[in-house]
Amino acid sequence: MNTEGTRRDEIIHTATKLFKEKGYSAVTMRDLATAMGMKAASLYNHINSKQEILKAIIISLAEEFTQGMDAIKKSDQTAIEKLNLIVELHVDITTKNPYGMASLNNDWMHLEAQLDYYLGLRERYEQDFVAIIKNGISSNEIVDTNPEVVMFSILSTLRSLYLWIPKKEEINPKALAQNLSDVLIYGINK
Amino acid sequence: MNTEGTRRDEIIHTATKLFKEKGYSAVTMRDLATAMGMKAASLYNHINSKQEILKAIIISLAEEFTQGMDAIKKSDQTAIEKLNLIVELHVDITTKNPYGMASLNNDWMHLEAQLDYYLGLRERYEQDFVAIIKNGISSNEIVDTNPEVVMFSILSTLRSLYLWIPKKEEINPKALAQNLSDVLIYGINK
DNA sequence: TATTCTAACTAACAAGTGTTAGTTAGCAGC
DNA sequence: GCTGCTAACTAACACTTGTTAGTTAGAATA
Repeated sequence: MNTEGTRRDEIIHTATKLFKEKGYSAVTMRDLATAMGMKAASLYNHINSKQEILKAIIISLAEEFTQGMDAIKKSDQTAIEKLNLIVELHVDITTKNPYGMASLNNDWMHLEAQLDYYLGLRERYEQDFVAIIKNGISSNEIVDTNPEVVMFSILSTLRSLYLWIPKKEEINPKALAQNLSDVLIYGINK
Repeated sequence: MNTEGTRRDEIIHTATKLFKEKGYSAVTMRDLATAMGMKAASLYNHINSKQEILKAIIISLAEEFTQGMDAIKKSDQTAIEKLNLIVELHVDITTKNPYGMASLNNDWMHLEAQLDYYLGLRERYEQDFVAIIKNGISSNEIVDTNPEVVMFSILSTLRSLYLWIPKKEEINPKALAQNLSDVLIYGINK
């Protein structure tokens, strides 16, 4: 009964790559079928709709971020250390699935039934993030600037990692996360 | 002889907003016509194709960045000061046309005839950027880390500004640029 | 051997796509 | 009052879209 679900997974995997290159709307079921070496109609033996593929890509990633943030939030760490963990979380997830991150970033607006759910997760994530920064300012760990500018600046970099990680396979995730944390937290001024 | 070109400009302006919300591929000429209060066929009295609209949005912005970078490159400033000017360049252009920046970031792959030209401009921009960072490392102004990580981290933030600026109309461009420069260059550690 | 499951196929549909052709109403300049 | 321009219109085109229905060949199960 499709317990390993290989064929469906292959389709989603192939779709993820195509969506990254052209975006969800520009990829047709015939494009996807050709990339899979089959006819468009045959895809429907494995998936129910194009929408469902997008949902499978985006929602699982969004939930992974939510779980990661929950763990970091609860952990007994300094604010700076929590920021380090957030950087690691993004590097880890993006390294495992860089193409999927493209859809998460650029195609979320084409979620239909799951759009509100996704937006809720995203808002919660950002609220948790900014709360960590505010705590760091209160505890004198972080410089007293606009906390949203700080979050925006860090999160923009982390959200763009998917564009960059595939080009840099020689760098290992731990080293990249450390390098990024240093730049983001301590700046680049000597 | 259409010297002010108002109608065409209005169409491009409206298209820019729609492209930002749904992406180029998901916006139909009928969507655009409805937003303009006319029928799809009527658009063609003013523009030649959907492609042409995308080109008008993206290429002019890309050229503005190129010109800005050329001026900064030639200027007689320290590396850190040049980075400040780059931040200002992005904040200025994005403040003037935040919606267009969405297309520049997300829809450039749907340029057809102009794709190579665009990619050339982008590559040149990034080369100039990384050269400034390398000079700053050589001159001992900038900490000796991977220059591409530094560029990537700054550029990601600047490229994402379009998502953020429209929500923050109370902040003036100069102040935002200063705030961003501080965070990006000096970090957030106290 | 007979049956069911898997995963592909062909053929087709209704709706939507960008775009063209030809028309029309209003207005400016001669 | 005629001419030509602007900017809209209706109608239609050829093609593409996601998706469904029904079929088939081969492998696994009974």
